[in-house]
Amino acid sequence: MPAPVRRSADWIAVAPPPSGGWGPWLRGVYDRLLAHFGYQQWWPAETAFEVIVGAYLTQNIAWSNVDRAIRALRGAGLLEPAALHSAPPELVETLIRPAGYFRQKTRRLKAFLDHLFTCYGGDLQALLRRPADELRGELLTLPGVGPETADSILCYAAGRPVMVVDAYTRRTFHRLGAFTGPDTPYDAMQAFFHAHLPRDGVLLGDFHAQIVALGKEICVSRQPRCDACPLADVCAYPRERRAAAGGELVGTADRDHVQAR
DNA sequence: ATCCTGCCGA
DNA sequence: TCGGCGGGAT
Repeated sequence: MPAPVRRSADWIAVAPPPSGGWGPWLRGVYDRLLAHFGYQQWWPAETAFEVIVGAYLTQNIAWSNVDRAIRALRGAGLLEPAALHSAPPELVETLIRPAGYFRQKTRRLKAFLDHLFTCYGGDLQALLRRPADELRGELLTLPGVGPETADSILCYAAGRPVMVVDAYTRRTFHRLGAFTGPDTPYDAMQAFFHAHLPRDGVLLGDFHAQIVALGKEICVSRQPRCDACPLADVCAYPRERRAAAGGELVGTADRDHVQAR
């Protein structure tokens, strides 16, 4: 078995490819997910601004809670840049309270709107039209926007062909055997998908959604339901568990005991 | 008690 | 690297 490819600076935390390469393998993974879960209406939003607000609010929060906050903002007529920009912070805090971290998130939304009105006169489309790499860098300078939030905005608000990766992606693809470690950095994971999939925004956006569906229902952190998993035939994890348990699918494999990052 | 479509500051 | 942010669902 060849040694995993790891280089110091921009190390590629990717295992040796299966026969046929990662591209066809990844397509196979997506096709299985799509057949199992169906196309995901992943980001229920009517406007780009609504996507952006949701991207801030959903950080570390179940979407059901975000949905309450979004509906409250809509009911107050604040789901629009100028209105939210001029709304008193105390009101915003009250409305988004169900989404948790409501003081932090109010400050961060205000910071985004300050930037939007200072640099773009409040013209959201002008911001979203910028070249993808420049837009990403600009978003990352804003407080409360890390790589996942920035890429969610790029993909689901700006419609760019960008793969959003997250904790689900890290867990599942480490179990599948694609990443050599559970600590694979965000940018390395994203580069893996970008390198081996077509730059198609609909495909990448739905792939992320499929991964989340799998991570919530089947590839959960403890006691994953490998018996019901549509990826079991291309996954290293059930084989490892079976080997570790001497034939039975019980307990957990070594993969689970390393801290993710 | 734990988890949830993270990020930041110390 | 770790704790804080914080409410709602299970």
